[in-house]
Amino acid sequence: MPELPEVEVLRRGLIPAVVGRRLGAAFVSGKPLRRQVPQQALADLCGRRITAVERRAKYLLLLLDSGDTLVFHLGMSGNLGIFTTESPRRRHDHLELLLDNRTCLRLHDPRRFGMVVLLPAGDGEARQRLFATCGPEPLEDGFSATWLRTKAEGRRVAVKPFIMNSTVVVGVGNIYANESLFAAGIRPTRSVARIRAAEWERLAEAIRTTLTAAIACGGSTISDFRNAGQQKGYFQINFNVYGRSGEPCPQCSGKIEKEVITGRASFFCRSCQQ
DNA sequence: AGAGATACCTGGGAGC
DNA sequence: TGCTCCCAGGTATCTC
Repeated sequence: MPELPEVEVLRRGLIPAVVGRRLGAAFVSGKPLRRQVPQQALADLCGRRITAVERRAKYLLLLLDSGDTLVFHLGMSGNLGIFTTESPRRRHDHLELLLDNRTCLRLHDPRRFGMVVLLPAGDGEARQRLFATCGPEPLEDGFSATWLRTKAEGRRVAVKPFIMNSTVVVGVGNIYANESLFAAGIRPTRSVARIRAAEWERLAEAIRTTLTAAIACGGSTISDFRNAGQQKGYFQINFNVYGRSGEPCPQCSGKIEKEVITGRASFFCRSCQQ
């Protein structure tokens, strides 16, 4: 379940493996992901060199020397990994891009909620369209308590779906929303209309520190996340509330509760989070 | 316009 | 053991 930390960990792992490499042939499974994989466009990239790996929100961007950008979204079960060309493809490998050193980049995505898009060189509009609704990056300037407070003005939605809304801030999925709200001491069901200035400060800070800590741990591996070298992350051992309903709160030993908020499992401690 | 539900998809675990 | 059911999650799209 790649959220921002997992995508960032993947990005950092991919850099030494792919930057400077030339693309070779592309294999496409043909199974549709959230959008159809652009098979012909990928074939046309043969011979192009990868110049950089960037991230915007939960999107991973491979920049090419042609000016084209290959964009990946991992959806809920997607993963990109580097493999030798000899290693057999697995079920659910939907895209394989050969590199010029007998390795390949494979997109593995059992649930097929992922996405592969090619942004052609010079088509700034396509890029604009793809990221048009994205809010600020939580680990960059532009994201702050003031920003959150401003976005919340006139709204009454519960704070948890609010911070998971990518027009508010990108990269915060269900796991890190739960953990950030615990760190900030705010109950996930609380309406954004009832959050005070000092609490917005705590929440903005909690989101930053939670995501940063998760990146430092190599992300969270619940069932299937692996970095580019197929290693697991270990931030999940630091979860305070996510997936821990019925267990004691690490702060007060009260019981962690679970409640579904707008269709998403939410975990909190009733006494530590008001 | 905001809020919430729904659709997309598969594997894994629970329960019978 | 083998079946069915439910759940997980990100985002686009819908309905109210």
